[in-house]
Amino acid sequence: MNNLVEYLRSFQPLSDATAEAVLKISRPIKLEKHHLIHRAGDICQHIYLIVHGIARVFYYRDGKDITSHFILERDIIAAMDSLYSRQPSYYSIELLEDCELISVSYRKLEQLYTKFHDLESIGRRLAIECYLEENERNRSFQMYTAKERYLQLLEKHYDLPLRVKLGHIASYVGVTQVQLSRIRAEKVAF
Amino acid sequence: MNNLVEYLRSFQPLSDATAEAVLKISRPIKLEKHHLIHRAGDICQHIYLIVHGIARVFYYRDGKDITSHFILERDIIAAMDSLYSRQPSYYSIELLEDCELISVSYRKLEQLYTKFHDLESIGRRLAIECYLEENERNRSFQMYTAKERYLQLLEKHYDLPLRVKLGHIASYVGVTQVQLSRIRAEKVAF
DNA sequence: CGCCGAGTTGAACTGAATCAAGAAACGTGG
DNA sequence: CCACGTTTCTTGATTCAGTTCAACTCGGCG
Repeated sequence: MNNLVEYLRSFQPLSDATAEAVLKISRPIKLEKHHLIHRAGDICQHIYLIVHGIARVFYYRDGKDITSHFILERDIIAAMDSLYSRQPSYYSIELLEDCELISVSYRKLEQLYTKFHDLESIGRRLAIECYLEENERNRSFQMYTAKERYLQLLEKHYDLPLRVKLGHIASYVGVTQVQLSRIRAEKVAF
Repeated sequence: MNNLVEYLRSFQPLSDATAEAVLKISRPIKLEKHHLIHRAGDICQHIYLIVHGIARVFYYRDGKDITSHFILERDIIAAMDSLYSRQPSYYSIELLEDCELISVSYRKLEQLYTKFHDLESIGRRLAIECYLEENERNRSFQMYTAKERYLQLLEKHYDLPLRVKLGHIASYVGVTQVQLSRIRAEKVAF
């Protein structure tokens, strides 16, 4: 999974002509830890596939930095709210490790959508995935406690606490860093 | 806005051939207050456009009934989580008034997606709208207090408290009915 | 060797949930 | 059309989970 075409094909088949057109608008880039690939207030213009590394989406509330998503390798990042609404984003995106990315202009991608039906079909699938993910996050806040969210996060990405700061995870699961520290103290490992 | 084609055309143009095909799979129906048009655990098979009336999406947590969405006339309802994931839904949908609806089989709609590129493009747009709505709901829980969410809900639908029970609104904004009653006591009207 | 950021731990505080009781609105049948 | 019972809404008192503030530990690094 080191190029965007492979990623897209994991959803649905893609004709060679479409694949070639997508490849033509893909740009591999390397950026280092702490780089902000998107700033709140800007309109998102690019989608990135993470080939290697990790990033987080975050925003500020009352001066406090709240993480809303972690994105790991083999997944795509963008300020989706802005990408889809064409309005300034509420979120910023920060790389938490040195990263290898593949960058695509969303404007160019949309042009390909109108040209290639098979690509637009995948585009629909991508939007659906975004919805489902956002819905799951909503549900996890509605139906589970912070502790349960933390444990579920560990199940998915057991190594996350080793790669990112506790404070980022705490705001992601919806408590203070102090409280998450207490939650961790309750259980044996991690 | 009394048919689905008009609704879809509010997003993007639709060729007459596509419109006709959509019309052919639309069924107008009338159902009365308290009818459950979808039950949690079932896989969602239909999308409904509300021509007249109001509905809510809800689920149970610890035996308590929590409303996650209100849907008013001129908007579409479905158990989106299940519709898109093809898994059993976490939500039920209840009509809160006698309703006129237009019903469409999602299976048939998907068949039309592959046949008509212009429809699939709108389908992508619909999924994006679902994402944006879900994202906004997430943000409102993250960034605002229950009181603020209540006031924002009033701004959008000033007559909602006259049409639905306080308890439903309370669970929607994320507090108990008792607490929402106190919130309302703080302000002048409604 | 001492500083600094990250994490842990303790104590006090606070906002919302819960429990409980009363008031108002609603509708159903006589 | 009224009377009664049920449901909905309000209000008060208590309780509790999580925040805040603050002190302390630990480990890496200049």
